Amino acid sequence: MQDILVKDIANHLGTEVRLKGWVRNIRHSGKLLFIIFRDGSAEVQAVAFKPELGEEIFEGAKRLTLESSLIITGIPKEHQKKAGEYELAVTGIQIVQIADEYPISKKEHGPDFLLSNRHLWIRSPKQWAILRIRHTVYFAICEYLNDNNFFRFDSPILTPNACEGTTTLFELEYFDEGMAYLSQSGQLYLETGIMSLGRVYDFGPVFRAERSKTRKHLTEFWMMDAEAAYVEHEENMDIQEGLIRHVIRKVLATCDKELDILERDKELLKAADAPFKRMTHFEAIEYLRSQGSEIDHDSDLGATDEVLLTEGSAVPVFIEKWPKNIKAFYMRRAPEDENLVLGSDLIAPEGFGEIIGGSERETDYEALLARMKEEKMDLDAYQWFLDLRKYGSVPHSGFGIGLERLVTWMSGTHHIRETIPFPRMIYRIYP
RNA sequence: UCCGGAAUAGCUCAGCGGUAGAGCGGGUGGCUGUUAACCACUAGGUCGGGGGUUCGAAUCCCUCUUCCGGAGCCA
Repeated sequence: MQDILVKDIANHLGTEVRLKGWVRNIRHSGKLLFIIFRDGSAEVQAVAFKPELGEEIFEGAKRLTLESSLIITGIPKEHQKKAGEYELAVTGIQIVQIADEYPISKKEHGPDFLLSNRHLWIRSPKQWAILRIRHTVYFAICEYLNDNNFFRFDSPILTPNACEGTTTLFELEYFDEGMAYLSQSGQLYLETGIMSLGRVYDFGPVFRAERSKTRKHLTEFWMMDAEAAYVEHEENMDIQEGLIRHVIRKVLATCDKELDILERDKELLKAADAPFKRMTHFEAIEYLRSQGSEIDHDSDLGATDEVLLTEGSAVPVFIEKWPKNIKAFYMRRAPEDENLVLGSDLIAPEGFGEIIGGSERETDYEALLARMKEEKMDLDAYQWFLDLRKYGSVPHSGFGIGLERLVTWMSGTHHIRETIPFPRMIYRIYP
């Protein structure tokens, strides 16, 4: 007998097969018993009829509890009540383990309880769907970059110094070398990679010790940083746009069922796959002020500003050319105004907020040095970074995507904590 | 860190000064097509901790703890 996955059940109608998985739900009414069976790939209703199955197997099956593990044999056939779906006529059941009373019931639960039971919660249909979309988004990003001549270049997670600022780092003792820090971005290391490989990206966990407490923040999240030699500001945004649109198309093409489970509005995703809007920070502030905001031209955008800027827009919006004093030291000054830098933030529609931060980088040694002095950075610690501007400096640009932010948008999830298997937040380190 | 809110059965919640409740989940029984199945019975509580007011506190007051939502910071 052939072992198959539930997702392939339509290819085996009428022939006995074997499936290995778990009980999602079980119902019985005298001589008839229904098991909602899942195996990771999909779910199917298995139907057991006592007169056909025999007393012993049937009574054994009635002992099954929620999330019990079992190996089931049966004959796939069309669902008697739902057109276009399939069910399994059970011929045999091998119980692997009878599960204890399962903590996650079929009714509603609060977030604290679910997060404390995250190791079990991930089995629930919506979490299953989100994790599969995460997988799809992750590989879609890599696929686009690989197809556009980027090479994977993993930056270190343990670092001797801050990338930007020093207030947001987790620190630890590093043997006899003093303090080391968990990386909050691989970007500076990535800039070294382009001089070797031309275009590079990293993808891994980064850490921010900020005491953030919102639905958009995690203390540990996965970031993809990309960096490309001889790419300037405009092309940098073109690459970002191409990448995001590739991800949208990939998710729509391969995660149809997952999006249905999550009740995600697919039309909104389809509409976002069109040319992105671009506006300067100056234009954004002017617009916000015209809408009644009292924000001034030297300010960063707040959460409500981001929502306002994308309201009514089907596509993401780039905000570019920022005042230099509210952006990072390494961004290149705009040629037309030395108080502006060639940075861009990409804001997702539907209120999902910033998903990418990017910029063209400063290439001039003296200009970079001056900015680092202004920021009172430890120049000795960054000599390697300054060296890049001495040995074959070229125009270059890069950007960073927060994987979970992108998954939150794609899946239409309310809170970012559901888009990573084990979220790390200010008040949450278990499980 | 700041501003709000919450804590009552395993879970989700109601009760808001006068004998501790419901639904789900658990247990027992019933049912040949169930869809968060249904029906009957049943077990299950230091009302977050401490202090106070009161004849009487889950309920009012103070305090602590924990968590949730939002802001700032950012992806």
